[in-house]
Amino acid sequence: MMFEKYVNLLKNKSIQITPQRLEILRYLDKHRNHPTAYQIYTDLKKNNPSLSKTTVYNSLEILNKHNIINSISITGLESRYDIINEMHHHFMCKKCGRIIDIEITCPNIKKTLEIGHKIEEVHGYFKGKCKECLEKEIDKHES
Amino acid sequence: MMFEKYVNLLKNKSIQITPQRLEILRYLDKHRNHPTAYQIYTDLKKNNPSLSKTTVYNSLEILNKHNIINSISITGLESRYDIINEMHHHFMCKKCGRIIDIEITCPNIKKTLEIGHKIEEVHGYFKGKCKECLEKEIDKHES
DNA sequence: TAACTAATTTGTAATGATTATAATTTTATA
DNA sequence: TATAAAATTATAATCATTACAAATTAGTTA
Repeated sequence: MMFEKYVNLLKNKSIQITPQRLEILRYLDKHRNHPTAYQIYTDLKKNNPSLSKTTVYNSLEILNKHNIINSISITGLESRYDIINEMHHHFMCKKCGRIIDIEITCPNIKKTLEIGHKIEEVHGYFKGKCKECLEKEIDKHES
Repeated sequence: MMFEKYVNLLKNKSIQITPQRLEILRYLDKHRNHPTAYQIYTDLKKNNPSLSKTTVYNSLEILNKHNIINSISITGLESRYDIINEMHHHFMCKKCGRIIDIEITCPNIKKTLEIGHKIEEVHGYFKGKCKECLEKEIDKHES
């Protein structure tokens, strides 16, 4: 029951169902904060001490290849992961490091198709200072 | 004369002028194929054997911080670099690995400003199969 | 159900990009 | 020219990711 949703996701793409893959999917569904592979690994290891880092990487790769999850490059350091829902963009705060979903779609897709390249993924990200960090700065100046 | 353009770029931002920084800028101006730090390093080392990898990284960082160059995250593996001209997006071919400039601007900037985060950088990238790789595939099927 | 094959998981080691550090050199300034 | 600050260099360390081989698990067939 608990994993039915994720079982179906895998079945639809005829990917073999394993407990590890289901756990990773459930994790990404619950944690929408764009975790790194390492974060997923350490958190899931708590309930499954024999979990291997390699498994996490392998699973993320196969899930990404089948468009069940999204691998996003923003930081330049590591990849972040996202369970796929509607298309959206990301905002990374240079101050606190948070990555925030931005609920807009890209209106450029049509244009880019005309160039002749086949578009399979659309990624957009912004960098700057997030609302919260901006407000903290104002507070400091006022005090 | 040769480096005047780059000297001015640095002067305008009051960044200290060094031969290494000028060479890196000239390299990025000439090579618009989004090279990695390592590519820049090995190519420039040919004419300057004492060049250090750390210098390349340090220079790229300071140039990026002052918005003279752009650091782009697409591959998840490494950062790529771009001398800044007009705003554009990127396309990465999953087959041949090339990163191609896409000459469109992002019409989302206005929208995102309304959310309250301060946008300092706008990045967009697409992934898929490039025109050339697509054509090669067709050729194969026809033969 | 048992036996067999293929796929997955695991643990460890290797790789590759980037960063830290300290000594040396260069540049800017008095 | 002497001095201080900044940049460069070389090396070592770190961190994310990948390669590899052995052990385990899942799927299939008799």
